[in-house]
Amino acid sequence: MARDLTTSPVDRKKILEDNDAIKAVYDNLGFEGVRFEGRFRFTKGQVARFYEVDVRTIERLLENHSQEMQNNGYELFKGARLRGLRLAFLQHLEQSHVSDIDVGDISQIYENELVANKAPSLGIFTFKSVLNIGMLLTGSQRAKQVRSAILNIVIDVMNKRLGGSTKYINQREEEFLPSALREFNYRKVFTDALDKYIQANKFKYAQLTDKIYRSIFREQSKEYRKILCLNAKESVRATMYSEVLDLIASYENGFADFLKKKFEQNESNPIRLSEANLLFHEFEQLTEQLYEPLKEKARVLMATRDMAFRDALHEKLKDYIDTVSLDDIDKFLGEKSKALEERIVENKEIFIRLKDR
DNA sequence: GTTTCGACGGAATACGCTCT
DNA sequence: AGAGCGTATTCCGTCGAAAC
Repeated sequence: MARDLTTSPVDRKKILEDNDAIKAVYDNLGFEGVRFEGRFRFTKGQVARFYEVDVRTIERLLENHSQEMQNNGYELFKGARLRGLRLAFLQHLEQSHVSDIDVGDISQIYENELVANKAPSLGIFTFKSVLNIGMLLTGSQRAKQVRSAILNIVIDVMNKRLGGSTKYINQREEEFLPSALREFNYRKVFTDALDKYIQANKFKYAQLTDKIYRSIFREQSKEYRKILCLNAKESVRATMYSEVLDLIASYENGFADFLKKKFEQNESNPIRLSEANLLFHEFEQLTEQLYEPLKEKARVLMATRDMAFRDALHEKLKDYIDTVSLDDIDKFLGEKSKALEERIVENKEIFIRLKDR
């Protein structure tokens, strides 16, 4: 089941504890609070208006998640502390009168909430707790926007922390190495089949490989290179996600077997490349229903991840772009994500076994 | 059927006015 | 000046309505 910020306390906590990310979100969101005791503060009313929900809705979230809210800085202000806060709001208001164009709007908010009223106590949010509310509101359109902004910024911050280059971010996932190894083996089966059953032709590998790519994600290797800015020496497959590699392996293995059968039916005469191309279409149609769900999944993952992590747009897959999932953020940027070198060290025994074969 | 939302109203509290 | 009272306002529990 897909994880969701509105239902996962652990994920909310993880994001809210990332201070760099929170700061970046604050700079981007344009929801300004007033500094008091070193933190930005917001009244409950401001928060409700910001998310375009009823104050009571906010209050219910406060009831149901009181511990979480308090941990993130929500407090009930009263007495001297409330007076101090009022003063800070007032000062902020005066300052913004000098510089801000949109004064009417702002002053209205402060007059209603704090300056003119005599509230004995006020529920006051910090920026973290404001975001926390945003992560919990399920109905509010605004909250959805905020969640997606949060995720984008979190991705950005984590990316920078990893050093910026996302070309091989696909390799940081736990599944990449096993998938790459599997695919490597099936690639061998595939090229062996092309060697054995198709007449000699120096284009045969490239042409049929491109056909597989086109069938799965609609791009030829040349286009793919261009989108990911790969130079001639860089391997296309080294940049592919495990799900895509698995699918390629299935195609390679399946088509190798298909070729073999056709070859045998043909009384073991080598097949011409042009014929092999036609055979691929036949294979594609035969397996279409079988692969469709997997292709759909691979396209969504590839388009979505490349957009989020690599800033790369696959024009032909743009209808497949979705919002990147929390699981993906974890896989590629989280604690479990690792550079390939570390994975290889961890999986040393596998390589030793491979070598022995 | 369950979850989410919003209205209502009582309890609590601080401010300001008046009276002593 | 200080006590006492009324007023304004928020907090929060409850309940019914709406949305999913």
